[in-house]
Order: sequence, then C-alpha cells, then structure tokens
Amino acid sequence: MGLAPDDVDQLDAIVKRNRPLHRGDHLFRQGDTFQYIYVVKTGTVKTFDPGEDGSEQVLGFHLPGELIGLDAIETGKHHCSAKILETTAVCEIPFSKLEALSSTLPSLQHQMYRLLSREIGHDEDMLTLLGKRNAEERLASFLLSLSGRFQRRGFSPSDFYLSMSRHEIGNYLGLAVETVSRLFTRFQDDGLLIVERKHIQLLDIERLKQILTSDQDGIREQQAT
Amino acid sequence: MGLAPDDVDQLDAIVKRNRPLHRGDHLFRQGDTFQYIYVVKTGTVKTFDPGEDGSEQVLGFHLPGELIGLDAIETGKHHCSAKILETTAVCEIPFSKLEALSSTLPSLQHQMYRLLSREIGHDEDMLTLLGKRNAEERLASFLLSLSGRFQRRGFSPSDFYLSMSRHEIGNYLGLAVETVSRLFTRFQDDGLLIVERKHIQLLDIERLKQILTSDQDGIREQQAT
DNA sequence: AGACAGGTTTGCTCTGGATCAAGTTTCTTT
DNA sequence: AAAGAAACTTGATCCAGAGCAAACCTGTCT
Repeated sequence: MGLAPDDVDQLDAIVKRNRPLHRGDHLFRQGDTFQYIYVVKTGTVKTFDPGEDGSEQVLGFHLPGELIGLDAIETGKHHCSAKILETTAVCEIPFSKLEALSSTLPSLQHQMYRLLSREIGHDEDMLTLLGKRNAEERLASFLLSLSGRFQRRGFSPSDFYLSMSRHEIGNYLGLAVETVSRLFTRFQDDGLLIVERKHIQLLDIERLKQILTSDQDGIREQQAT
Repeated sequence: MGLAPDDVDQLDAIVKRNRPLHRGDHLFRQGDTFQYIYVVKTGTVKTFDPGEDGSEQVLGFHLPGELIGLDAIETGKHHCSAKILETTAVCEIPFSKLEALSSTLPSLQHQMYRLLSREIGHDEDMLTLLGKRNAEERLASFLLSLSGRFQRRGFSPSDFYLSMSRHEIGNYLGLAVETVSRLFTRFQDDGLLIVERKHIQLLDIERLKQILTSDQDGIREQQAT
C-alpha cells in the first residue's frame, strides 16, 4: 500500500496478532482507554454507539482488511463500542508506536493521513445515504458496498453470507427490521437476488446499481440555494 | 493548541491569508485538485455533496476556527464542494507543506491525527442524528451545536444569526424546509426561543437539551442483538 | 414606487416506512 | 427429541413528516 519493503518490516514489528475472538465478544467498549488501532484479518466486527439509554446506533461493519478505532485518537477514549459478529481474528497496532514510527517514515505518515481521510469520506457518504436515500436505495447501496468490499478482498462479489442480523442491518441503515425483511423479499421477487436467511446471491448487480441512480424519479430536487 | 511557540512560527510561515470571499463564491468544487486545507477565520462556509443530478446533500456548516477539506487527502481530489454563505475570510494551508512540516514536528503530527480523528467522531455523531433522532431532536441538536460552537469562539451562545437558509438547514438535517419552518414556530410557541428570520435567541437551553435526552419516550429500543 | 424573485410560513393531504400483532423458521439448550 | 428463545417474515394499521399549494414577507432591480 505504498510502503517500501523495509518500512513494511518496521511496521510489521509493532503489529501484534491475536488469538481469535468469538461472536458477542467486545473488542472494546465506548469510553475504554484507546491504545490500539485494530485491523480485521478474518471475520466481521460491528462498531456502534450505545446511546445513554439502551438504544444503539450501528456505525459500521468491518470486514477483513479494514481498520477500527480511528475515531478514538482525538480523545484517547473509544468513541464507540466494537463487537464481534462471527469468529474473527484481528491485529492490534499500538497507536503510540505507530505514531512514533510515522514520524520517521514519511510514507507511513502519508498512508495514515490517507486512511483517516478515507474514513471521513466514507462517513460523509453515509450521511448522504441517511439524509437523501429511501429504504430501497439504502438496502441496495448496502448490498453493493458489501459486494464491492468482498470482491476487493478476493471473495465472490455476488455470493456471500451476511454476518449481521436483519435488525443490525436496519439499525445501520436507519430502517426498521420489518422494512429490511420486506425489501429482501421484494428484491428476490424482482429477480435481483436470492436470499436464504444469511446467504445472499446477487443476480443482477447492474439493476441494483440502477436503483441508486435512475431512481431519482425526477430532477426536481433540494437545491439548497 | 499544544504546539510550542517556535513550532507555531513554522506553521505560521506556510499559512496564507486570503482576501475575503463573498456569498455564493465557491471555495472549491467536488473533483477539484486538492491542494489546501482551509481554516475559516470569519464567516461561514457550507460543504456539500452535489449529487450526480441536481440534488445536493449538505455535509456541514463551518464556523470560524473550523477546518475544511480533510476528506480530500485520500484521493487528492475534493470529495465535496464548499460554498461561502456570508462574507468570509479563510486561511489556506498547502497540505503538502503541512505534511512535510508535520514529519519534523511530532507535536504537529499529533495535532493532525487528532483533528482528523475528531472529524470522524463528529461525522459518526451525525450518523446517529440522522439514523435515530426525530425532527424535533434534530433541530434542537443543531441549535445546541451552533450555540456551543459560538460560545467556544467567544460569541453569545444564546443570541446569534443563522447564515444558512431554512432549506439548507433542512437538507443538512434530512428534513423538508416546511418541517424546519414549523419546528421553529413550535419552539417559539413553546418559549424555547425567539426566532425572527435569521436572528435566533435561545431562551431555554436546558429545555432544548432535555429534548435530546428525555425525549426517549420509552426504553424499548433497537437492541441490535 | 412598483414589481419580480427568493425565502419563509402555514394549511391540507398523502404516503413511506414505523409500529403493532401474529405466525413461522431456525438455533440452543437440556 | 422436546422446549424455549431468537431471529425472521408477513399482514394490517398508523402517523411523522413529505409534498403540494397558496399566501406572505424581504430584499433587489429597474
């Protein structure tokens, strides 16, 4: 990812591999002291803000290769909680060491800035999703996002398992469980995909993408000045 | 902000102050080559994603002291557009120079990581706002956010002018203009504030805060697994 | 001063998706 | 294998907020 082999070795030296974690385990909880950036090796982790009360806002699902904990740098306390969805292996990178190392390796520093920036961009995309998209568009977008991320990691982009519940999907997308369930049924009836419990097969990715664009049924829009 | 005086001088040397910009000017547009991080000195800037079509998602309103452009680091192209809402002065900081300088000044690097992380945390808060809060809570949250930010800059937390239109507020909060307008009226009727066009006076900040918490009318909730 | 153009407010209606209420299927535990 | 508990689906109803329409206000241009 843009680092010289030698630099990679130095980075590698501070990374610690961990024993596998199991469904339901907490990687960390909101408010915990921040020490490590985590990288998912295999499995899935969900991050969420557990509101004061018992509500809960799912902030993301993290697949292999993705980072967790970047939002904690500012305060030194974890800003959200992270929970394991299926047997998962993570690497932990001590942030203080990473920071020190990045002082001496400009290419690593650059990578860090890029990763943090990417996270911001991604969150902004989610804001648009929640602010502008309807239920159908949200689910289509979610499935396409998973599809693309699986593909990038070398997995099938059209045949995969969901490690999260319908409830968690709904929570993440700002929808009720029932709406998610109904949409899966509808998408299946429309021949867009086959869904059987957690197993998803995307049959018509093109048409799913069309939902995200053409669905702008009209070009009358929120032209805020 | 945690930098030694000498370091501040070095940082200061690469910052360029600019002539004032006027309402409607673009600071940059989505897709423009990314060169500068901007700091608002006075005035207000709105950032937004101008969808393919003509829609538009407002991503943020930036007050004095706040940064713009962090989401562009990853790709080197601006991820969103930025438009001036009222006569505004900004500083521009060449990112390449900032990055180089931060290689030699660990405290500056640390600050950068914190700022980027803060942005992520803030966006996550917005996700919760859009995913979980109802219209009333969203507007209350918005007003309190402005209030706090004004106060931090030494302005009145309870008496200020909105530099953005109702339309822009609604867009930002995922609400229709009409809903925003009605809520202002309702809040005024309830004695929470006085609103006269763009002039806002918060009369009962405490009660506004209660809207954000107590309003959880029930502890039955989305306990995603 | 008159008049057009935005922005804002307000009333009325409509609807997407939430909520409520059963079922049904799948997983877990014993 | 039985029983309980989750998770999921499906149908029926409800409602917060969107959308539409019509005034109204404020500022700007001629």
